[in-house]
Amino acid sequence: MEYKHNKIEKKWQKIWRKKRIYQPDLENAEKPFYNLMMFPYPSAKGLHVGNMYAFTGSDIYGRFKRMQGYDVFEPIGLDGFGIHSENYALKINKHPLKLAKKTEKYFYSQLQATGNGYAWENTLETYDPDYYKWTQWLFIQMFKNGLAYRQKSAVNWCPSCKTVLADEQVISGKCERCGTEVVVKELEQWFFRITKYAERLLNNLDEINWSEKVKIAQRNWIGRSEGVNIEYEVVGQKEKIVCFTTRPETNFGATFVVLSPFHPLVLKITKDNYRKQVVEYIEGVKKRKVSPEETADNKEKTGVFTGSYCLNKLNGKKMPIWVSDFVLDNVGTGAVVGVPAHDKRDFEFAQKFNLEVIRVIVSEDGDDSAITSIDKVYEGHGKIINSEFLNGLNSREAKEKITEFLEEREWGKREVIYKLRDWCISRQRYWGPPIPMIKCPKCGWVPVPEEELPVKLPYLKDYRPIGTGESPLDKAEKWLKVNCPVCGAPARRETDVSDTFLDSSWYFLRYPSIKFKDKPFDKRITKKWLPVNMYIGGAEHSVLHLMYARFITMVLFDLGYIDFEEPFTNFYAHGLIISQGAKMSKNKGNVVIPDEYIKKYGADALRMYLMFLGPFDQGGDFNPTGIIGIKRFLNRVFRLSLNLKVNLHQQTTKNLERALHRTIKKVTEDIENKKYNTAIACLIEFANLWEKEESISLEDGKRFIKLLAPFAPHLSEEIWEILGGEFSIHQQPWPEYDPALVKQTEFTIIIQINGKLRDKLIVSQDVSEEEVKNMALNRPKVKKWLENKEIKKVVFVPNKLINFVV
RNA sequence: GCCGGGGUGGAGGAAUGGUAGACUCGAGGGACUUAAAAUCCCUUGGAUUAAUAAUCCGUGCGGGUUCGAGUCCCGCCCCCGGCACCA
Repeated sequence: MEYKHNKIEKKWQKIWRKKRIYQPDLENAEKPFYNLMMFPYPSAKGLHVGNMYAFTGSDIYGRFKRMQGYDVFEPIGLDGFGIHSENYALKINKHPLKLAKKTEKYFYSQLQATGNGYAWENTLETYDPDYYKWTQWLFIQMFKNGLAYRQKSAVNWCPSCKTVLADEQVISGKCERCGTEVVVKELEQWFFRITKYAERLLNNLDEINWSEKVKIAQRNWIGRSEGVNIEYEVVGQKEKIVCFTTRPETNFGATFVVLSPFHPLVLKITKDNYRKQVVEYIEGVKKRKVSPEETADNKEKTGVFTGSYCLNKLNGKKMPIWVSDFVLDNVGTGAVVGVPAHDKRDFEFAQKFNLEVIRVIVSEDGDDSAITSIDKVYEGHGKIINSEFLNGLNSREAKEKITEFLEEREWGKREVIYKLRDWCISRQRYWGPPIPMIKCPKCGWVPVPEEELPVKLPYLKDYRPIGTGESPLDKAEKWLKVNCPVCGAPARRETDVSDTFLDSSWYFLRYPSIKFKDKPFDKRITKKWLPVNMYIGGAEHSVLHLMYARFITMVLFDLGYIDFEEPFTNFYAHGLIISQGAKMSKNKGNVVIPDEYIKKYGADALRMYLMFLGPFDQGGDFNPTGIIGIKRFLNRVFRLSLNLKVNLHQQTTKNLERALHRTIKKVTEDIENKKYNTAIACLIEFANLWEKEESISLEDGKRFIKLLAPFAPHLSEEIWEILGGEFSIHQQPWPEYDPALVKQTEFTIIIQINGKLRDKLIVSQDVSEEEVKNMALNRPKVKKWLENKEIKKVVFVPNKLINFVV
């Protein structure tokens, strides 16, 4: 018999919502548990099974916590602003505002249909003025506290999206959104000073319970390195060039200095007869695209000599000063000292331009011969040679010694640098919150007074990006003309909008405080519910969203708005569902939407099937053939429950009772560890045994249904009702197991001979080694194998195995 | 190149250093049925074999540690994800 999933699921979704069982009392909850799923940026095509996979995994955890007695708050919303949505609007030629409304409706109805236990009264959308009012407020706080600044800089520009991209949005030289090659463009932009928080963002990682994988990704992104800024005098001039190096101990092997083409001293120190070539080289670099091939290792080095030399005071050596684009303007000091023997890039450069190579480190192999090819370049540590007072030292000790030496003479200074760059906030697009700033010809940049927020995004019929570096809002003449809030003079609004990542950097603070219209978040409510207890989301956000959210949280802490520095106590990265071996994308046409499967098999079956696919942190390839297995299981449970209802006076067999308690233990532990696939396997195993043993008591039957509840919320609620349980199963206490019943009473002892399985024994608990040995030696199979052999050793593991070594 | 994560039957996947392949799909066979669907039962890593007897081989490859290795160590190969001239 099959249960009618469509009917049952709709019925309970309606009742749950009406009875508000997933709506915690935000003011008075006693055991608050904030269970948060990263909110989606909706594609207009709606939710695909990849989204549903992630949401289901989060929902199971939330339901489990609820049954464990927590007041679980599980909100949902839409990250609807941004290039993603806007590009789609452009493509189908529909205004993003209208599109958003449509998307919103569809998305929420899909989410409803999955049966997740969301707090539907606390939804938010980033394009809602009620929300972005506070995103703008946040910007103003940043500005007021010196954390937002404007700067002209070479930025990543996507010629197709016609906007600036953050470093994080450039993937191997291509635009994250559309895959177009990114070019460099000089524009004046708003930046957030995230680099000021680099050290804290790094150190705090030790305090939070995130997977090591994500922490490592963040550490690498922050990219802290310790080194020395060494000052080199330019021979015959008063200029000094400062080079940052993490390997000062190799400085006796330095043979040249290279400046970035954008280094401020380039033209100053260039000799007249070299000027023409240097200028030409720099112009050439400016025009070039940042294509993936060129940024990669295999790119051939280019460069030009300036005619000048630096003095290495350590050994009095004159080092030629070159200019090359392999030295990046924004790393370290924009100038590098070349040690070709111990740096592959330096070696390539030296080789190309015939510069001297001096070995100063010998590796463990003891080879101290000259370095003549790229594969002889040694970048590791070892014994120092050719370096006067450093000779014989290990390079690690030498680094400390030379650093002190340089500092004493004021030739150099310890320095820590980071890979992390300030966060470029400006986007020359339409579909985002207008940056709430006004430019006054007299007062300069002035924030919009907070009481005038939100600065509403005007309705623009033509919202297409212009591509000149100006935002489409530049055309909203009426809107952009304002009077300066300070002096009253005619002024102009900032016409750029802010980055989508700003919208999502603080949304978790808004959810519990959604009803407050006069503040971004209520202090008391925030204290009660935050930081987020369990945050589940995609690993692809390891360095983007998660870093920004941490940064904004730290800033709000520093400004006294909140009393915690880290927004997410636990973060768990779920895996990715792929389809036909590839990431789901519209281009590939392999996007699977859940609707048809929900219709055919039910949300419960699809939920469980997705979770059964494999470990939650690993994702998997969606192949719908297996879903039938879960459907069969659910039907079986339904059937067994109806039988139980007909005959309520059954007794649980001893065998089944033990299995039940083992199942409770296993499922409890597995959900806690998000090992949903094995939890489900265990539930199936139990149902199979139940069917075999036939007899179970009502109480035990109900216990089992509770275990099923987080996975199949609708069916378990239906069965719960049939079995006379009190509404709702999702508010019942999670079952406990009896440790005595979990304990095994019979053990299979493996008999091994030389580690190979030869026979098995079934014994009761804690049989002594002597007894097991005697039993084993009496087995015919064992006798056969031990014939004419001398037992040299016996390994005995109680309740597990005995191994005879012969 | 660097940093993560992987590699186990026909497929998805299980296995605190101790019976490799739980559970599910698929496949084969059977029961029920006029028939089909649904359901249930049996078989299902490979080889030798009449055999559900027995033995051998099997967790990407090559070594090692151990009474015992899918699991630990060393050296490789391949796949996926992220970063990428970061000094």
